[in-house]
Amino acid sequence: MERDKESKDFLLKGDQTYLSHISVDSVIFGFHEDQLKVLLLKWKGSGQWCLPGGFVMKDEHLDDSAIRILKERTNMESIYLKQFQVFGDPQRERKKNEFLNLQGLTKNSWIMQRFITVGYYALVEFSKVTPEPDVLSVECKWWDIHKIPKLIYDHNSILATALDSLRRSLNDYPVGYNLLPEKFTMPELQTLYETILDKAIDRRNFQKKMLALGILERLKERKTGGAHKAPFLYRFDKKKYEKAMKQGLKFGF
Amino acid sequence: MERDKESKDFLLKGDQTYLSHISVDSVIFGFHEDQLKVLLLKWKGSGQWCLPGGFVMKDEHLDDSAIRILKERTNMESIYLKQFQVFGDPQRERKKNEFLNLQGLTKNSWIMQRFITVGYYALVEFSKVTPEPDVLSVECKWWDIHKIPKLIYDHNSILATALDSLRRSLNDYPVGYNLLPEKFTMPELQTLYETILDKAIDRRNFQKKMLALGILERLKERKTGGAHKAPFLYRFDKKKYEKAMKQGLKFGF
DNA sequence: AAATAATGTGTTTTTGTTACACAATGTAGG
DNA sequence: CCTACATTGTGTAACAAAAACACATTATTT
Repeated sequence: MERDKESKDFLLKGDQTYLSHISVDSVIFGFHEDQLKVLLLKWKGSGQWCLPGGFVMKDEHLDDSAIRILKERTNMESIYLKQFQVFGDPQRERKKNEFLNLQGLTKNSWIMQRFITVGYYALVEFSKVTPEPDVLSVECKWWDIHKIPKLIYDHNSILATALDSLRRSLNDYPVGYNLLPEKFTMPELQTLYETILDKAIDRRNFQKKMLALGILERLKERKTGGAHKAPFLYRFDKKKYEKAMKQGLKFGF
Repeated sequence: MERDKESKDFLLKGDQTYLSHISVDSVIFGFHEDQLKVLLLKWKGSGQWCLPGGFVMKDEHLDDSAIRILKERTNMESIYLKQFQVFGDPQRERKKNEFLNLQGLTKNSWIMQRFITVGYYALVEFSKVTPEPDVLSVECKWWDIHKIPKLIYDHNSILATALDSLRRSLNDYPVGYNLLPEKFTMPELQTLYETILDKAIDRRNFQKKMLALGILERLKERKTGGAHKAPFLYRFDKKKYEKAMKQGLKFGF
């Protein structure tokens, strides 16, 4: 029950370590088997699912909190992270009663206060992630973006906003470097775009536009093993990709 | 000294009313004499300039805090407000010492704690605003966007981010309804766009594109009084404008 | 009354987007 | 082993949008 003591301490004494009233919630996107996935946690008590989240340490940069939380859940470094919105409805956690059966916890306890949460979304390479529950949860796993269950509080709404935000960003910034393995095929990249945009794109026009961005490098290898004609492998030119991320693109389907 | 008591109470006992560690800062844009303006406040103590800001009441929606703060500074209702970014660097207010000479205030006081601030920008009709200082400031006035002084903390950076955010939003949403008087000319609208984008736009192409959006109504009147040929007056079709705000546009120069 | 400076309008050129067709190739099944 | 199939690779024509550009009109100033 070492872990239980840890979570109890956290709930009772969190205000010694963390800022009050402020939390961070992350929508962690991955891409696997031609599907966009999101990493969710299952609560110890109620068994409900939620977004991975956490709190801001007293002297920690807000962005660093998001990075730390992500690292703890995915065991990964260097992930793409973007702050997309703050959720500040005083009623957003109105059914926060899952802790009240805990010894020593009252309505005035730190954790029972109102929290304003800062939403981040992350793009990670699915295969490199080993999902790991936090002290308050029993399970951590990927969910298909089309099959998300009812989540606690306003987390469904946060997730929807994150997806919308990611979608809009596709017109200004390239995507893929953080979601795909180092080497990938054009059809794979296209499926990623189609999945995020939830929209079919013409194969030839997609390739034309993508190559025109000048951030892709075609390798001499082809991807073998699959059925049918072997497609070429590509990889991102990191320098040019990052330049595109800084400057922004004009890119719209 | 009634006002001084008020500000002292605020600094010492703010934590009875407001959430700790969270503030709101607003970049209030106006448009006057073909220039984009920003409303700034001058501090009582140090005489430095800053963005209008405030705190979130314990049971208040974050957005409502921004609305309240704006109303207090501008005496205006129904302004366009947009949350654009959170600033969470623990060092962002590192030189917060303007209060320390206040009787009863210590380093542990509420106001001396670290604050994470949520940035909003507002678009308001210049002529309808009567700038009003808050309890902590002695002056409130418009500044030309190109002549902003050194502001406290990270407020210059917040302002720059707001402008950048507004600039980017021009590609997705129309602007003008909140910044211009009810009736305006095409050259005035164009100057607004040029000022925000800091870029010259072809007069004929601008008009073509604007009219194509279908959110403008040309009046029979012309604007008289100025030198040269009298331009037509236009006004926004409110319903169509709001529809465009909801749906978003494809609009880019 | 003429000069000036700004507005009103339309056409051409260029660029980008969309729609579409056929040849090439690796695997699976007979 | 050969054929059918599904998928990849490539190019072109039609269309739409953006950029470049010119001339007539009009209110004020000189």
